Amino acid sequence: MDKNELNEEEMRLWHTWKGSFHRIFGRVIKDMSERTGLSEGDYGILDRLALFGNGSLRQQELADSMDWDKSRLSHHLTRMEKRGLVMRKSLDTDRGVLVIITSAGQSALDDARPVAAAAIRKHFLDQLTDLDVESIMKLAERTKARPAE
Amino acid sequence: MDKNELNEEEMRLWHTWKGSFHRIFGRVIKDMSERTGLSEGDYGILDRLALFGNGSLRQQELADSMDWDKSRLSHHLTRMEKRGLVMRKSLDTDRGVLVIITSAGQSALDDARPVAAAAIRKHFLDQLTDLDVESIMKLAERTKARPAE
DNA sequence: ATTCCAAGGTTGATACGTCAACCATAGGCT
DNA sequence: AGCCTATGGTTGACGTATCAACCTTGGAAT
Repeated sequence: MDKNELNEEEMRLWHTWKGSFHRIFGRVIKDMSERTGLSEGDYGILDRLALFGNGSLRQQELADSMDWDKSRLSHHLTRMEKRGLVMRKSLDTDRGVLVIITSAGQSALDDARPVAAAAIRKHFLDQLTDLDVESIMKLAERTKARPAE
Repeated sequence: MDKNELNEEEMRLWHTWKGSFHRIFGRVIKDMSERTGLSEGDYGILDRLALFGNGSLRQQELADSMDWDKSRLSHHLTRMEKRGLVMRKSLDTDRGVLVIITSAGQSALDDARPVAAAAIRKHFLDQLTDLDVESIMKLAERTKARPAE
């Protein structure tokens, strides 16, 4: 078959895959942000600060654990700082910056945990069969490496 | 088990699912946009105008077929119009607007087709097993309906 | 004929993502 | 000492997504 075009079925597969993701992910995110005021990024950051960092992390560590680049994180932290969810404190030992969860951030996180869990369970986990679980885990394994150029 | 928290495995499943999507989708989009100058939205719009609409569509029809709301489409068309990919023409029969692909838009689309196909094939289709295909199609079927509130 | 409403769009504000340019400095090299 | 570079961050610009407010007008209801 011609490598330069997709047939009906291939196209449908691509659109279906995209569609399912957006639908499910969108439901989770909307549920969560409407009920907690936290976006997915907010939640991920607070979660890592609290659990992985025990309250604080260097910005670079945080960026690595989120798999975000430093610019994206910097912008996001600026917004979160404005809302009082985190604080930044420059280290004088080296030129790094320590990101610290505030008490407002901590309680927002505490409130959000059960909501996030419920949303993920309802819209995602509860929809999956064993087949889906197997497919998800194996596909991730298979695609983790960079593709050959 | 407590319905209000997720265990290790459930969390890993969620993160893995999100991660795979972003990784694969990101590769396709980046490949495509770098080589063609068209974003996914641009491509989807031009594709529908050309094939589904035979060159033009009412804005509302276009929005429906993209599954976008009118505001999102309006903003996007404004940007595309500025780049000369489409034109807008108001209908005097009713208060609708006709969106028309320009010749620049048509040739951008023609150039992009094989690139898009190759990117989707390489990063997505070629990574899938029969198991994945089955999972994708069935999950979509299962989650299509609105969730019960 | 008025009134009212829904359809079809636009606009502005704000959040989010990405890219490239920039800045400061700690450490290594010569 | 003087120079270089990698590290760690910030910033501005631009594209994209969402939400709410708004505008216009064709028709329906009374």
